[in-house]
Amino acid sequence: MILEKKKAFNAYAAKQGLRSTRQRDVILDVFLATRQHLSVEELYLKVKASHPGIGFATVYRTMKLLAEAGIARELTLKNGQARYEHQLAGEHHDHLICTGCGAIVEFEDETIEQLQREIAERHGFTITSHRMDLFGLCPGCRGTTAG
Amino acid sequence: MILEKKKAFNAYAAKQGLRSTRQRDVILDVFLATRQHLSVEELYLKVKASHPGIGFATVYRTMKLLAEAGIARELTLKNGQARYEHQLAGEHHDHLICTGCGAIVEFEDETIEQLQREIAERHGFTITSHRMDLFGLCPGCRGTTAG
DNA sequence: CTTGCTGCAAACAGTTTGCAGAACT
DNA sequence: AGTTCTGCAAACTGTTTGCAGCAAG
Repeated sequence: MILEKKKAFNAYAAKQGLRSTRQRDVILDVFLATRQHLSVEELYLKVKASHPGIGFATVYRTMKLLAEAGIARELTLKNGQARYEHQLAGEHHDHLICTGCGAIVEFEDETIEQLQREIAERHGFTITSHRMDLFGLCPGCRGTTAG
Repeated sequence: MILEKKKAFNAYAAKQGLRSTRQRDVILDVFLATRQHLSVEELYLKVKASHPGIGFATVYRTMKLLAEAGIARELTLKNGQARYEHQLAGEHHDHLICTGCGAIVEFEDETIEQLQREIAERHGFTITSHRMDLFGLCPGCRGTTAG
């Protein structure tokens, strides 16, 4: 599936007249190699580990590109920092976010999606995207009396 | 209902040993006098209109206080800017946000709330809060061939 | 060769903070 | 009088941008 994504990006790049560069390859690889929701900084650190020359701005620029290409999805967490997750074509999922340890669990619920569509329709809105985040404590943090 | 809120804040302030100041009164009044979702800057401008002496930082500090007191709710929009809305005790609502004109429509859906609780339970999470935002075009912006 | 991309550092926007003086209790 | 709060400006954080040199096509 990593290859698929790479192809998807190459297709997008070709269509947009973008160049294929070493940096973009590296950043895409690093992004695809992880399953977590990464901040740009985390991404940058991982990239720099193997390719020290790559700069901060390039990571930002490339992640924006991946988002436009439909490969990454940008999340705006509560602290205002952006995080990126994999975007699976056509699919959508939401998040359970543990306020204790920061863990993020993904879930999908077709019934809710359907209700959202109905609500939007009722208000005459044409929905292009949505986000739903449930904040609370995960099983681990609930047990631990972490003060 | 404005009085209720003021009392609620006074109660909170008393409990926390906070002082009642002119600035806090003014900011609370301005906040309660509007039904929109205000950014701190907008709030600051409104406050300054009638009370030019009040500073930016005080508005920030006071809004944080109102959020802690359960009177205001802080929203994190996509651009990372904070906005505040009224928090109605016990109630919760979500948002339809027009990406064209920025309009925010509030809605409530008990079925979705219920489904959210079930999902959380299924994953062993104890939910403390949640947010759901649907982004798209409102009827007005959909009609207008803007762009 | 031409044009887009990169890396750097400086610019930016929104928010927070340190401090001296003012105001509440 | 004691202490919290305020206003200012400077600091900070995350992100974007201008520019000279580099590299892909």
